[in-house]
Amino acid sequence: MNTTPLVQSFVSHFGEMGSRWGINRTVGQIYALLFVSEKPLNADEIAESLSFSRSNVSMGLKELESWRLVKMQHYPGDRREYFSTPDDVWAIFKTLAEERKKREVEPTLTMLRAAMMEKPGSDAERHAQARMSEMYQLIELVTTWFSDIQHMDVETLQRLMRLGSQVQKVLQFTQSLSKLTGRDSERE
Amino acid sequence: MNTTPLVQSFVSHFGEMGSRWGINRTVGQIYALLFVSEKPLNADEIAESLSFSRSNVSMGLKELESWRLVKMQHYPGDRREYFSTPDDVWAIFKTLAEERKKREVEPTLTMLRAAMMEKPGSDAERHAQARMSEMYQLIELVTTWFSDIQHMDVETLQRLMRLGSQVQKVLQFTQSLSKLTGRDSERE
DNA sequence: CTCAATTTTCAGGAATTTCTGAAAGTTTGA
DNA sequence: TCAAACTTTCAGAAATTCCTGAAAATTGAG
Repeated sequence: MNTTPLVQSFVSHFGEMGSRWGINRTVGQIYALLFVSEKPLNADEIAESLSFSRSNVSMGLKELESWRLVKMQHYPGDRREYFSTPDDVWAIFKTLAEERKKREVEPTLTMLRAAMMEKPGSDAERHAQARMSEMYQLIELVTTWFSDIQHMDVETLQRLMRLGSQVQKVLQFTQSLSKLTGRDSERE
Repeated sequence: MNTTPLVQSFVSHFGEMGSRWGINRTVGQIYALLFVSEKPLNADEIAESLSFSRSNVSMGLKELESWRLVKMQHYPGDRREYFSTPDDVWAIFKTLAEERKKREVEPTLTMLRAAMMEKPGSDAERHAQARMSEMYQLIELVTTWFSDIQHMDVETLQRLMRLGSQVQKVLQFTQSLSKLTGRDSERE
């Protein structure tokens, strides 16, 4: 497996950024290689391309599978496993967002919920709980909204995003409409 | 500095989650402690509360300052520096999002832009470039939208978020309006 | 300016994470 | 059922990151 300089720099970048993104170098590089590869690759090809040990590749692929970021397939007459990334970048983005939410925010929400159930034993605790509650409400609102948005179809999502902050005007408009009709389009 | 069990568990959680969030245990714990503290703390108080060395606290605070997540202040007649987190959780959220964008996505966008300028030397490179371009466009759209949204005032932002995916209906409605009037509210 | 109070730097030890090779485990065609 | 082809596991080596204490630097009151 010869990687061109272009692919090489893309792969290295993902390796270096890996630590900032909470994955390791190996995993980042494997993902990058698969992402730009024309065809699915097997573990030996990956190991050779990136000069990693076969076992390291195996562990990296397992990690990527746990993130649901790679697809595995077989070719008839070939017992080896071939890996690739989904074609649709929006689908990838959604998967990534879901997994990050699960790993990086859910545990915190759980902890905060538990902390808020405790009876405060002092002024300091009362204050701490109030702060945690603020944090909880913010995270809850943002993540719920995010997953709402994520379930919209890509077309709509793109339209919404391209609209940018102009959505504000639309919002103001519907608000004045709802005042006229007396109905409120917001939840609750 | 005696920390109550409630604060203790909040602080520990931030320490443990630290690695998933791309910060280290120390930094996570210092931030958590400051976040729930009733009043600003100086470095010695933090070091004692968390049983870290004074120098470790100094480094942690420096890191938090580089993220713009802590405020420093002085009290008259006291030369020590006192640290706290901003009160407004929305402001904190915005700062965090900006910094993460700067550290975790900008470098990738730069790399992708550079890669896309290269002349492809083979079919493999042409394919790789096409993939990078898809990635670029997605990240560019999402981050631009995110920073657009971020600049909206908190009131509007909250209203938008509470609306959730119902924004879809509003969008559809304005789209049919723009068809009637022949004007398009989208950019470009 | 002096000096004590405070903060920062940094070399190197401690802890953690990553990576490898060898061995064990699994799968499937014959 | 066997054995070759392939994948996974895992102990420990290698690399990296974190943390500390000592020393240097900075700050500001007197």
